[in-house]
Amino acid sequence: MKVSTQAAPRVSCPERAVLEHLTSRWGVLVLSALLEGGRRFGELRREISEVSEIAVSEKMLTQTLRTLERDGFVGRHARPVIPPHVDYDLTPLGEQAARQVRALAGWTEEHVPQVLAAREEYDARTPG
Amino acid sequence: MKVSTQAAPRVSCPERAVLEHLTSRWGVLVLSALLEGGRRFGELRREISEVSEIAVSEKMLTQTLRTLERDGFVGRHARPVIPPHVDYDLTPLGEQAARQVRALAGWTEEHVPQVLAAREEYDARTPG
DNA sequence: CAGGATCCGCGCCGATACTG
DNA sequence: CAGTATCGGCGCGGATCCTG
Repeated sequence: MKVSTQAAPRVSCPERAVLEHLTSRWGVLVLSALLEGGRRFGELRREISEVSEIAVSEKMLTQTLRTLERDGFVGRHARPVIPPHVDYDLTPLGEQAARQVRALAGWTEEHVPQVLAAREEYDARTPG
Repeated sequence: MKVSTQAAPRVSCPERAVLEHLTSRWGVLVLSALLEGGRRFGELRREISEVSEIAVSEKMLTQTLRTLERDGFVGRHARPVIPPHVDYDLTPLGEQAARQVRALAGWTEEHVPQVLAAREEYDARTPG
């Protein structure tokens, strides 16, 4: 049993930790998806796995959502029915954050070709 | 001996890899520093260690700079003198990237207090 | 001064099994 | 359906030593 669930690995300052949560592998995708509206756990999982071409494990999705919820970016709404329904959405703070993240992710996506070209040029020049 | 220097750990798609480079612990600080002008290796090291309150090892700074250089974000200019002088600066592409990263990092920094407050509220409500 | 090489511990994250 | 618990590999990154 661990004392702390998600304490401080190597990230000491809180700013770095928050940035890490926002730009984490699944964090980016979760925020992006939720920017288009609230989603249920399963929907989120399927949608993300579809976009990223790689399946997100339940564990990681849960962990990501918990972290973002704790930071105040994501709201969790469980409805006590059988079977369980849990909806997630962005808080006002989370929506601001998601837009920033989207801006960076969007820019990155657009410029991937340039980066790839730069790498080829670098690799062609460096070993020789 | 490793075959690949910095190949693909778990990041398959290139977009994720680039995002990882840009938002990596030291990547953010390097881009931020270089946004204010070119710097030498040692200056960069001292400046970053000062801002982050945690020293960056030579290894990690080198690795970060190499990765960003290969991606076409950072320019490296070595002058063949004794002792060696190496200047780093942002390429036009890197400057665009750095501004996106700064926007996100700046937003994060400003809202850290709100996040901390959200965490306290979460922690107070969750165990009970 | 700038960095290459190597060792190695710690924590991330995927896989698997189980529950309300 | 939406999680929780546990185990284990492996890669990130810090420490240290060495070089042009």
